[in-house]
Amino acid sequence: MTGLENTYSRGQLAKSTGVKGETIRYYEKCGLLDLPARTAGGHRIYTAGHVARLKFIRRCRELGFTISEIEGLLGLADAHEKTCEQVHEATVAHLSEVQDKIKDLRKMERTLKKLIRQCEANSSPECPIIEALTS
Amino acid sequence: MTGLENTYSRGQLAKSTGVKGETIRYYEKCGLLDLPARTAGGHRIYTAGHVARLKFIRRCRELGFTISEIEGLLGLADAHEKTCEQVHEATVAHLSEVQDKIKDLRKMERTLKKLIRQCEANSSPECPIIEALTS
DNA sequence: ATAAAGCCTGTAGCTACTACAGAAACAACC
DNA sequence: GGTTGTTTCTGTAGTAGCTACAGGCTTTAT
Repeated sequence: MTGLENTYSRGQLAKSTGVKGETIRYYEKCGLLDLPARTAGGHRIYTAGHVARLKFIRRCRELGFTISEIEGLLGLADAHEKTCEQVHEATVAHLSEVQDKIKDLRKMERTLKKLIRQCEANSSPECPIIEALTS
Repeated sequence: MTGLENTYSRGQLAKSTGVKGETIRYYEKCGLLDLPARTAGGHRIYTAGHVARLKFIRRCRELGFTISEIEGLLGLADAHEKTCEQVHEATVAHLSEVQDKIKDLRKMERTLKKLIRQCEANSSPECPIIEALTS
């Protein structure tokens, strides 16, 4: 198989999407990726459609969507009904989750910086970080 | 047992630290929390020392330290040697991880906002979010 | 004394992968 | 046609940090 016929082995699919082979199998098990055809010997045969879907999945994961959120988005994309509005909603909801996480992390950041400053200003043998966390 | 003797059942420890009972057992299994004494019937008996340590663990978790990072911090706190410097180092390292995560999330945030703006500016039947993620 | 509450153990579930082991299939070359 | 060597196949188990049971005991309060 040279790949000219627009079919792909698992390794080739992995290469063209940047998703690891084992992860591809995992997505199939989750139902995110359609079951591919098989060779006589049982090896999976992927198509250009699989490439596109897998790239979509990867982009969504990079944006922090969970597997089940992606499932929802894919369902909407496949349904082609009220799609835009619902996708918009899901994206807005996801954005606000991301923003919440950022808020939490910034709070952590401020506290850690404060601890570090205390430590640098200190010359006693006791560690002010440990003390601050213990009290 | 009334709690006046400064000993605690698991539930009492949970209440005074804000850590759930099952989680306490988990920390014990991880080795973060010293094995407590037991009643004749096998129930755990915690002391004020457990309360302090558990509060420390909880604070660290709130700051995003992992279990094994906390193990390290506790080791340093117990050792009382070169403590401050090493704790400082660990905290700085952790801060930079937190900052990396913030960076990633902000990138996500920007992209999500862009997608949402595209969607709001759009009046075609096709969903620009799906399209942007598919291409 | 008895009922209700709490606690005991061990195990399985969650997310999103990742990493094997052991076997079979495929591709390439001579 | 044989022989490598790479790839893929399956199923299972591991990762982090809990959480949630089941089924049975202990403790506490009335």
